[in-house]
Amino acid sequence: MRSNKQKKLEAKGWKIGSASDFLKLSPEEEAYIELKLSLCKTLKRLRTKKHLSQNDLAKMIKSSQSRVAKMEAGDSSVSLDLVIRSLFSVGVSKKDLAKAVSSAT
Amino acid sequence: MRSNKQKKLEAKGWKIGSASDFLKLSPEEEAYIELKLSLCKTLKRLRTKKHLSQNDLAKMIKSSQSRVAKMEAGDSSVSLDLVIRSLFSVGVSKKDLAKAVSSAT
DNA sequence: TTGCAATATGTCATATTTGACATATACTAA
DNA sequence: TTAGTATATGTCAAATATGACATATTGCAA
Repeated sequence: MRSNKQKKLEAKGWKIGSASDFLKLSPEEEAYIELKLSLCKTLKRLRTKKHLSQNDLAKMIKSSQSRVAKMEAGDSSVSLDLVIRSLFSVGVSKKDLAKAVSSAT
Repeated sequence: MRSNKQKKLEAKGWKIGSASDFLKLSPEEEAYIELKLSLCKTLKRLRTKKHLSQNDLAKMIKSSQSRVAKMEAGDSSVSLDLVIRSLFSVGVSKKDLAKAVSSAT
């Protein structure tokens, strides 16, 4: 079972290459990353639930498939803004949003 | 009493200068702006509650007073990323966050 | 297998967001 | 009034996020 810390490491591009595996995140950074990953997961869940391909979603938000893939992977190059805009585009409910926020570990 | 539409207009820099006062926002854009404004309001509320000046908060997040002011004003030049990072820095609770999300009109 | 659609990954020029700064305005207290 | 502190607003070069693209990989049906 992967630890939460490793999960955060896997947010591609974050602190990778730092000398230590025990990357020190401030509580704020940690909360931010957890929230982001939670929302990315929600996005993927809602997209597949709606039977949309990454390409479909990309067109809806006037972006590209590769960016959608990066979003869903929690890539550090993607902003929360884009993730949240995308969530609204797939019709996320306030309830689902709030749940994703609350459940961010 | 200001209308919701006006409130959104006041999100400085958004669509101002367009020919019409009746700016057409897609439901997604609308939801995004409402969420942002809701979080900006929450930030200001929590900051003042903690008796922090904008300068204090700016130092905490390694930014500047002017950017904090813009954040709290809901300026369109400020990203949700920064607002949310700031919220975490002032110690927002998951509950407060979820509430701000849910209550976004 | 082969073929095709979906997804992942890397790069890059352009667009947006950034902190910093100057300066204006608002609000108290002396 | 004056002085001091807080907040607002405008600008800009530097930093970061962006869509687009090429290409790799996966998964699944024929």
